[in-house]
Amino acid sequence: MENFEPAATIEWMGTAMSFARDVEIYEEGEPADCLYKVVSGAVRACKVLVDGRRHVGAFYLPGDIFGLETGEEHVSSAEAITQCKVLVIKRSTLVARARTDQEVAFWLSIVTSRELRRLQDHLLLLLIQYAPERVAAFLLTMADRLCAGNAVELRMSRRDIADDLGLTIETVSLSFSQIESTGAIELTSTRRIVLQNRSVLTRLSGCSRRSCS
Amino acid sequence: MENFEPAATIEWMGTAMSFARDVEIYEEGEPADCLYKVVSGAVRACKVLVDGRRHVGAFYLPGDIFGLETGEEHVSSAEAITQCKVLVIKRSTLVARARTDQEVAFWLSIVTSRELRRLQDHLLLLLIQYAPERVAAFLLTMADRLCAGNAVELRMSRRDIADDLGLTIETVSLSFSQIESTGAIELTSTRRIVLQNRSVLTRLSGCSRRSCS
DNA sequence: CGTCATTTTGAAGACTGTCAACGCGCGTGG
DNA sequence: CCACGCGCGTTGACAGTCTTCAAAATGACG
Repeated sequence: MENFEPAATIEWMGTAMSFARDVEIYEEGEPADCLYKVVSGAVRACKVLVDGRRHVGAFYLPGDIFGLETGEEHVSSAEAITQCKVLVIKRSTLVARARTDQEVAFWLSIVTSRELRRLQDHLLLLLIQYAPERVAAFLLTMADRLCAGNAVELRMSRRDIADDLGLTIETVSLSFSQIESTGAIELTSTRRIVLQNRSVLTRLSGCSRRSCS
Repeated sequence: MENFEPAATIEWMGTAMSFARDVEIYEEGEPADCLYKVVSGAVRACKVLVDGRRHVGAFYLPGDIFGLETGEEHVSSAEAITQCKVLVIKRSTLVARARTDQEVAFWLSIVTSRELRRLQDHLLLLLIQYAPERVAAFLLTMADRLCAGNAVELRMSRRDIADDLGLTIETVSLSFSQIESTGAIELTSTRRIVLQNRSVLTRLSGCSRRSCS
C-alpha cells in the first residue's frame, strides 16, 4: 500500500512548508482547500469543546496524510506538536487530476477509507473502560506506527495523550507507572518508553477485549 | 438536502425487503455489496467485542441510509430493532450510475460525509464524562431525528441505548430517573418520553461541566 | 392469568477526576 | 558557569460516579 503511492503523484503536486512547535496549521471551520502529508515531526488534530476541554482526535506522524475532509470545512484544527515539515497539496489540483488519473483517484479513496478506519478504531478505544488499558493500546499503536522496534520515542506531552484518550494527565501518568510496575514497559525518560513485554501489553490493551482486526 | 434526493434516483434502483425483529440484515466482515435505506422501523449497527460486550455504533431511522462503506467489507453488523422495511440498493449499480449521473455522484458524496459526521459526533458523545449528560444528548438527538415534537417514542431497548452510549443498562435507567426528577422529561412509559424542558436538557448535554450552572 | 423478559431500584466496591504538593528538567539571566 | 524560575510530570488523598451484583417491580405475550 505504501509503495502504491508514487512520489511523482504527490510530491510533485505538493509544496513543502515548515511549522514551528505549537503553531496552527489550519483551524476548525476553515475551508478545507488543502490536504497535507507529514514529512518530519508530528501533528495533532484537535477540537476545543464548549466546556473548555480539548479533544485530540488524532496524531499524525511522518508519512501520514491529514486534512482530508469529505465536507467543505475542516472539522478539527491541526497543530504542530514539534517543529515539523509538511507537504501541502491543493485539493482542487488533486481532485482535478483524479478525474483523469485512475491511480490518483484510487489513492484518494484508499486514504479516505484509512481515515475512516482510524476514526472507528479511536471510537473503540474510547469504549475501553480502564485507563491503563487505553494507555497500553495507545502505546502499541504508537510503537507500530513509529516502526522503531521496542523503543518508543513519544513526541507529544502527557496532556496531548490525555486529551486523545479522554483521560486526565494525572490518570495517564498513573497508568504509565502502573504498567511499568508490571514489567511490561520501562520509562527510560518521560518521553522514551521501552516495550519489554509486548504480549502483556497486548493482553492489557484489549486485544483481549476488542475484536481484533 | 432532503428534496435533493429524487425518489427516482433511489427507489428506482432499490428492492424493498422486510426484516423481522432482531434479524440480521448483514454481518460484520461481509462484502459490502449493497447499501440500504430505512423505509419503516429501526435498525442498529453493532459490533461484538471479544470480551462479550457489544457496541452499538448507530441507530438508523426511516429515511436514513446505512451500510455505506468506503472499504470492501462491512465494519459493523446491522440488525433490525423492530419489524422493518428496507430498500436495498446494489452498490455496483449505484457506482456505475454515479459515473455518468452527476446528481447521483453528488448524492453519494453527501451521504458519505453525513455518515462521517455522525461518526465524529458519536465520538464526541463518548467523551462526555457523566452518564446523565450522555443520555440527555441522546434524547435530544432522537427527538430531532424522529421529528415528532416533544413526544419521543424510543424503538430500542435500554441495552441498545447502553451499548450505544458506552454505559450499562443500570446506569442508563438511573440516568433517565435522575433526569426525570429534574423535570426536564417525563417517562409516560418505559419507551415513551416527553421532553418537558428542552433548555434544561440542552444545558445538561452540552456545556454542563463548567460555569454553566 | 401466568410466565418470562425487561426495567427499575438498591448496596457495595472499584476506578477516575479533582485538588494539592512535590520533584525534575530546561531555559534564561546573572 | 551557576542559580533561579517555570513548565511539565509524578505522586498522594479524597470525593464522586460508574460498574457490579442482587432483587424487586413492571410490562409483554402466549
